[in-house]
Amino acid sequence: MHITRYTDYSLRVLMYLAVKGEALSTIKEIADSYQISKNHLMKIVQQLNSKGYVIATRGKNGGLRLNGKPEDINIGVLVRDIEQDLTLVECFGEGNTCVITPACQLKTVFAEALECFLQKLDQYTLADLLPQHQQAKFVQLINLN
Amino acid sequence: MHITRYTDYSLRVLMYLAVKGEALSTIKEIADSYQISKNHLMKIVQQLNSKGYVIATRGKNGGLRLNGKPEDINIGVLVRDIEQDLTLVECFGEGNTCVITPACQLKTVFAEALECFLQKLDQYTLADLLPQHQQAKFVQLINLN
DNA sequence: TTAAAGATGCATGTAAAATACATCTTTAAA
DNA sequence: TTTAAAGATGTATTTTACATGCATCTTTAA
Repeated sequence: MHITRYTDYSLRVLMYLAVKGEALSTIKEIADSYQISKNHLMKIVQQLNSKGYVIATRGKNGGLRLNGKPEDINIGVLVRDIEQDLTLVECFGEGNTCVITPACQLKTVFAEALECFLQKLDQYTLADLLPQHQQAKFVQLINLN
Repeated sequence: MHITRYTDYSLRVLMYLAVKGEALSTIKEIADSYQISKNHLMKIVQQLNSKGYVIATRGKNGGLRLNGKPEDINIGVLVRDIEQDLTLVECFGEGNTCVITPACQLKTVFAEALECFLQKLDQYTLADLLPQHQQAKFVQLINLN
């Protein structure tokens, strides 16, 4: 069971921007800091922008900043929004071929469990991922590499 | 976010055997009923056998039966046991390269959410997946195909 | 002794995800 | 007004986990 890198990287970008505050950060800068693919990050940022999580400014001296305060960005909401495919088991999806589906509670049970998972994430915001007392360390880590 | 077919099929096999009761079922029979790969099922059954969920009898007139009562097979326990890789995000795993891990709460938060997911599954057993009143329907479905 | 069952190891196929590449658009500074 | 630095977008390629196939071995009851 995995979350895609796509969602993982989305969260990392938002954390980066949260620490940066009002200052703009470029995609290249973020990709370099995290040592991950700039190309992949572009797609991610594009989506974060279109969904309103970040504000992207094009052109020279452009860059990214967080849209809103870290305390207002909920992790559960974000994951529901970004993680592309939450079809936990085959019978969740469109192309389900499982013959017993009409007589089986698997779907119900897993749907409940997924909801529990997401509700736990609903209890946290971006601010919780970066406690105040660890922000200095965070800055160190992203500058060192 | 997905559970592997491996785990999905494991659950289906156990449900099949639960309905069959004391009678033995062969892998071929189960694969045919569900219209899934017999080869893949063999691997799955082998693991279910080695982990003690089923009892496999080799040789002529052999087959499979459930080891224990459906009420005693817990879904959460099973998923923890069978689902190969519960590293939800990169920082859960061995080869983690995320530079901010030491200053980041992501791991903690997702670990909590995963635990909620599994604890919800802990509330159900194999018997709950197949309510008594749907067993007749179940039998119909696996024989029709 | 033979046929029907599961066990095992290795090879291959497949689809989703990740990444790369190329080109376009926007914008501020020189 | 041109140029360079930024993001936007679409297509192609690579990678990887997962699923499946195939061949051979072992067990066991008829």
